[in-house]
Amino acid sequence: MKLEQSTIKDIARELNVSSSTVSRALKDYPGISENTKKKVKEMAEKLNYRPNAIALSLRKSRSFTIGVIIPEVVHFFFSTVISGIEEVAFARGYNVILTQTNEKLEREKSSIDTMLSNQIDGFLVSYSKETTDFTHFSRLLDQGYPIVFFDRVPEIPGAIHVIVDDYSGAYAATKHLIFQGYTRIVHLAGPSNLKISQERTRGYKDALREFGVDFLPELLVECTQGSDEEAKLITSQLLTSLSPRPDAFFANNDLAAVGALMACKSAGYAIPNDIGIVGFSNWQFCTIVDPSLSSVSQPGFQIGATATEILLDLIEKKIDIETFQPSVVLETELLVRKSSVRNEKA
Amino acid sequence: MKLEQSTIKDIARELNVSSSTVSRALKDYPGISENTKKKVKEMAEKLNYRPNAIALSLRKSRSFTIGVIIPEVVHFFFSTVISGIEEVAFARGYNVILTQTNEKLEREKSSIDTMLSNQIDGFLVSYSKETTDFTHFSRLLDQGYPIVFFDRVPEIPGAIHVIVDDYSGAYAATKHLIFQGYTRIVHLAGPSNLKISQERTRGYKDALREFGVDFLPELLVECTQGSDEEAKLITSQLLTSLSPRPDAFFANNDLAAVGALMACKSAGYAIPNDIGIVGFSNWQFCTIVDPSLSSVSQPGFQIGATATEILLDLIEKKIDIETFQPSVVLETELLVRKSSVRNEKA
DNA sequence: AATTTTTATGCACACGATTGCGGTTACGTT
DNA sequence: AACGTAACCGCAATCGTGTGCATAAAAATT
Repeated sequence: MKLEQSTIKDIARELNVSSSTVSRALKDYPGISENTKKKVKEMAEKLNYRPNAIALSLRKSRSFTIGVIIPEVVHFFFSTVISGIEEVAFARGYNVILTQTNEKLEREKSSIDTMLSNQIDGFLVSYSKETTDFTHFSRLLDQGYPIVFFDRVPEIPGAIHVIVDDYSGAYAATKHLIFQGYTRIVHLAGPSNLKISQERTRGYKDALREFGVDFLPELLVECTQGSDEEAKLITSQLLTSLSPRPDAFFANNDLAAVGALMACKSAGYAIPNDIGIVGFSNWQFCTIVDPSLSSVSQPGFQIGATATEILLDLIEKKIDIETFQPSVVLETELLVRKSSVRNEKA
Repeated sequence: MKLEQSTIKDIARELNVSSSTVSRALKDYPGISENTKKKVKEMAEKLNYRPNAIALSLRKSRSFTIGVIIPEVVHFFFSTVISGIEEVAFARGYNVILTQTNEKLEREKSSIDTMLSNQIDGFLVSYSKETTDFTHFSRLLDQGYPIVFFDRVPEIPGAIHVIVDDYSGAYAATKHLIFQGYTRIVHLAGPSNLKISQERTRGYKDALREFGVDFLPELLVECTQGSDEEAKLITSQLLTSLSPRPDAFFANNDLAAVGALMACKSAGYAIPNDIGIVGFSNWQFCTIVDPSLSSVSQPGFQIGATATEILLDLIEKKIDIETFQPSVVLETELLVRKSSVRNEKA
């Protein structure tokens, strides 16, 4: 049996005042005597009173809750983003309700539905791989719900984005490999329908062109899954089928980079002297694989934190969606480790 | 400007019926004519009606929301647990509101407060490292709130636990090392105030005793932080200070195991031939470090899923807290990889 | 035709907190 | 003594939904 929470009415009854007085006293409204304020607060303490946020939500049509929709929780990058979201939301007095879509469009839609039912104040979204049509989001925007997209962002009017500079990151990584003397650089790309993948590929191509390395279509391979298994397979195939063999890999994500690394090692090549490798995301394990993996870091925590700040500002009307710049781009940073720096003595 | 959501009243006004009729029609109550049911449902569809879960919560004093309190989100094990929680909650129509304590007691308490304000139906908790006093939890239990603890569980009356068999896992890992011929086995233990650490240490000691290896206090070292840095430092100290040197490490968690692995490698020892290593938790990176790391797997997803099933059963009174077994123990499994299997030719 | 039963719907209140408006004191001023 | 004016507080409505009870209309029974 759940014990009854004490309410404003309970306090009012105990003190023989009206509930409106109690409400005002608790909030230090003017026009309530110090004496009753004191008594009310003491009684609230004594009865262990806790305001009922649900009642407040109903009254104000505000829930002080934001909804987070992401593809999956068990993912270093996304969990880092969640951490940033949670941190800011907590600091500003909001709750976070979380759903993962497991990359399913249906799940994405139904999550939106239940969140709407729960009178959510705004949305933070990174959409699923299945999502190609964005009308369910633009409808929300039309209804006036604040949404901030991060990482995977749709190109629909009025949408606010928080992203990282994928292009520059990929450009820097490729440039670095070229400067290290690698010339046959494979790009293990991500799903081509995601904008982040497109940007990274664009950075790769531009760096090649700019520094006089020919772009070869056979060195651009799409890894749809992005798993280490997939990359391992693809890499070992490339190592045998291409001639001359590739001498570097720039992967769309770190897991794929590690897959490539394992494949190279088991094919007998030395990293970094025979083959250089750079990943993307700077996952935790970059420093513990052998050799340590160079990677382009994306500030996941900061992405989550920034997106949440913007969303809450929108909710609280501290910024105006009409005048606000639609897109915030955070810097990426190339972290050079051992996997891509040739030993001079080699 | 957020557009108004349409309500039951809007439907009622359009059709010139009372809102109670609409309410009943939408829920297929008996005593409403098929004709009006049809008209109401059509109008609901047309107005894009969505029930207001907040109003429902207020009415029923139920929110269909569960609160999850964990130390940190960016953690392979916990994110896996969250995934299991979210999956089951979604399937059974509940929302998940999430907070991380960052191992702070204050944060833990204030999370509970806001969740209580939000009329949460139940709690899923893994408490912070700072928490040594559990009265804030036992008070909740006294008030009748359902709580299911997982991973880190307090010894207070009435608490329901979902844990893994840490003892057997540690026992199996230690036994495995002994059978591989290692005899000076260091245990890098976790914080001794956590029960999971105690159990793992107990398994380690019992296995030693049972298989005739003397327990040496200097081989039992507490790693309070559990980071790879810490373990690296401790390991390299042990390798030089102890004589004869240790020939195996059994770590309380995988990150510490990797720290030990790196320290051993950089001290010039071969893994597994000179030194064997086993970790705990089976994190993602176990298969991508070199050599691959043997580890005791904890079924994180299943822990989250099971804990949630139990919590929801409690909430829905499908099971009775009085008669329910207080503790569910899930199996661990020792996954033997290269880091602990001696090459016979060595 | 009168009565009972069934069917279909509306009224009114509850959930807990907030708030505009109006009412009751107490005190000071002339 | 009469009035004005703060200071303090209560009434009642509101948010959206659910539900016990009453009620009206229609159908069935006598």
